[in-house]
Amino acid sequence: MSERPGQIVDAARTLIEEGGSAALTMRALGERLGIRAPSLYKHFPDKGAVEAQVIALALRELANALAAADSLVSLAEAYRAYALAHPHLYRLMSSGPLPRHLLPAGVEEAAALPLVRAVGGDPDQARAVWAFAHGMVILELDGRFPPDADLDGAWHAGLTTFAALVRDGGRR
Amino acid sequence: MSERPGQIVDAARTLIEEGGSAALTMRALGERLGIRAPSLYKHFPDKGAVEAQVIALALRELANALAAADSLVSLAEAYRAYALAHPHLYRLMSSGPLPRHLLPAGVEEAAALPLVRAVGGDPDQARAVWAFAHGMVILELDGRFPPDADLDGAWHAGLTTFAALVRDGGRR
DNA sequence: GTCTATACCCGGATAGAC
DNA sequence: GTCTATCCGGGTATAGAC
Repeated sequence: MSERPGQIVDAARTLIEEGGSAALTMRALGERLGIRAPSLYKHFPDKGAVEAQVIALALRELANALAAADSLVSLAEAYRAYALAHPHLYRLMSSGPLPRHLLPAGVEEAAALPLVRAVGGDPDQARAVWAFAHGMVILELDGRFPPDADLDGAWHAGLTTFAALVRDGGRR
Repeated sequence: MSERPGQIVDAARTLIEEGGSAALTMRALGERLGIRAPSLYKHFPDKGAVEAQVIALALRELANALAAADSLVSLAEAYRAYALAHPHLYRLMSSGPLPRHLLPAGVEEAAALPLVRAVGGDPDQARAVWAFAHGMVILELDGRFPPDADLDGAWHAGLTTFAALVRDGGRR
């Protein structure tokens, strides 16, 4: 009963989660669905459209994972946990240009909202905290920190300072 | 008088700066040097070896650009300036796994040193500041911030907090 | 909406002559 | 150390039959 487009996006998501963005090819996607690659073009105009739907799905999922957080620290924990649980998906949604014209309206904003609220609405602070969190996560995923690095310590060092900033209302 | 390997790495660097990592192909590289792609394999075992040398070169260049900075703020300015001046090169050296076994010893550490010194030697703080700076830069390069975002403001918001952390010796 | 066949382009890399 | 010829693999996408 499920619709073909939905099945295709789900299969694409699985391919990416298993093997990274490069694993999403029209041939592999068709194979996983038991059809031939050319048939996919009856449902999506091109590969980019499929990929964009996976990104939209991931952004919604992330927004959902962040919704329950009620503090900067718990927000950061949820953010990191999602990224570590879905490394390839996180990379896809957070790296390179966003195909905004292919995304449903509001998806990007919804993913950003929890953070903006957590810092009290200041856009500069929200962007700074976002950059910190993204940097920590992507450097961890890319294996850029030394193997013995205490990442909890680094997160703590960053978060306590940002928390102080928020507490002071940005006046320092 | 210049050596072939050096010429090859320089040409590879130029290709990447002009067209991103994807523009570095053995064929394009040969063409730029006026030789055929197969000839390159007399000088390098494979493409990865060429790429690694470009990364090493970029890391040394970055380390050099940061050496003069004498404060957290000036360090951040130099870091951002280098990334914006060489976006593709910065992406290459900062994203994805580092081919450490192909890099000359000490190159990675040399690039990190100015930051470690600037925060007074605390590794957690250094990693937190690095994550913030990398996040700011890569999100800017990827066009992830709104076009009208005040990035100077976001940098300032982050840097002042980190500066306070450093000033307090990490006790907050 | 699925198929087969295929066009088209691109990549890394090797063999062997000179 | 350069060349030509070539292998081998992979990708997106289209045409046209069913």
